[in-house]
Amino acid sequence: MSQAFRLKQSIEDAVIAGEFLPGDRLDEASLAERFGVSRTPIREALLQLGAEGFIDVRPRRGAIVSVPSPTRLFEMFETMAEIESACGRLAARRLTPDNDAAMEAAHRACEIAAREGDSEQYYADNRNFHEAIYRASRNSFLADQAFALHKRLSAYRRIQLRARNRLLQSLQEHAGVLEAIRAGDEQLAATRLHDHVLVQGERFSDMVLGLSASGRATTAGTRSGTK
Amino acid sequence: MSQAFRLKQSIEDAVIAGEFLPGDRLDEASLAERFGVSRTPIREALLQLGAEGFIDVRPRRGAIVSVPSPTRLFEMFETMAEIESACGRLAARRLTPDNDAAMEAAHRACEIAAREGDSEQYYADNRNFHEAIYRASRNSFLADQAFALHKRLSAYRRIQLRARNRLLQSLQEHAGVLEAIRAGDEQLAATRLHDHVLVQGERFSDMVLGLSASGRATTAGTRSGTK
DNA sequence: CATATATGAATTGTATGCAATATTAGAATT
DNA sequence: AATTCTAATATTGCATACAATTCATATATG
Repeated sequence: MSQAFRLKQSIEDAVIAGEFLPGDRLDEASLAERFGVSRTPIREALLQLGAEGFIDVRPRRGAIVSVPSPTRLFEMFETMAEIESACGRLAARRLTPDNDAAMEAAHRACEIAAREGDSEQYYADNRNFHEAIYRASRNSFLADQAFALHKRLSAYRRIQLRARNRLLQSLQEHAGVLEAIRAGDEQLAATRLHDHVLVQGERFSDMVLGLSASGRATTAGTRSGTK
Repeated sequence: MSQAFRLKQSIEDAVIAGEFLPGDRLDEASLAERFGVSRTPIREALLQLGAEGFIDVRPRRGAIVSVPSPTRLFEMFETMAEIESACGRLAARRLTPDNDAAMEAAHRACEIAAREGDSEQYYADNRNFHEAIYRASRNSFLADQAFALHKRLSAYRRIQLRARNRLLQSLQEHAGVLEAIRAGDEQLAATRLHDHVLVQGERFSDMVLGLSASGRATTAGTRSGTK
């Protein structure tokens, strides 16, 4: 496969891993040197990431890691909540044994991680659980949208799972979601997933606001919207 | 602004206008000649459109206008239905006089176009109506997602509005949606919008299937999935 | 006649160079 | 000292050149 696609993945990974923080510049020359290629494929990768909303590419002014305002971030979580609840609704309607088993397995893994208080592991297993629900919607397009948004929010979700009791609460919410999907109760599945996702957004927004209010504001959150 | 961004818009417009049909190749050389630029900004525009899912960019094999399979198309409409109903639900919850007025104006315009049987005009006004609902959700991120998907589906929606009675039915459905939003009935608004959008998808899928069955199959719809 | 293979043409992928614009630092003026 | 203007510097945008791969055509082979 072409370099530009590999680079796109590498840069995205670096951003997700937190190597580049929101607000950091992604200048073409240094990325080109880092990966040992010319600016051309770097540019192409950056433009693609920009089109996906992952980073902010401002004409003639270079690319930076997006810095969503608290408002924007809340909007993103709210949208995630709506999309996830749609997945849950469809999953409840269309559940197959395969998808059921996949969700069950992911849930079990979450359970173990939560019991051990391993938030890093829970973060990974939680992702699998949610992805299992996306797939269970049996609408691959919707699932793709959900994946994409989940990735964009991962940086913010991770911070949020640090608290141990949040881990256990999250697990309980998962159980409730699973129950509703299995019962074929579309409405309940949708509501529970919606709340499960949105509570994260609310908590995170509060946290960001709290931070900037207490004076320990980072560059994130203090700037105006991304547009 | 840079050329690549203008070109991205131009190419997108050309696709939406139906100048390039699903399956058509978008080769860099001829586009470069057409717009009087080198291949570089064309490539950049195509890659961005590819990242947005608007076209299909296959490494080393060039770009083509996406050819969603009937299944994929149905999934896209179903996703659109879910996103629109989310917009409607939020709009019902948060409606402001400004947004109400905007929806009302767009609805009136649709009414005139429908009375005159001008499907081309209705197509444009219909778009405004739906966009007014997206904005009324007061979640700009969700609205952006809705805009983007609406654009991707526009080629398929247009064909569908040709039938005159469908115009009038669409208008009536709009009225019902508006009523529910104004009443603040989130559930009803969501359901009505969902059905309004999904019926288009179902009709279109039927049409595509009918076409390919009757032997008058175009390139669209007969190929396997986009991936 | 159908299939496989090889050769040439066309197309995409990357590197490099230069032009255009933005950013920064410094000098001049108030 | 602060502000505005100017010049130097750095960075992005685009064009061109070449390399790598795919696609098309024709030829050979069973």
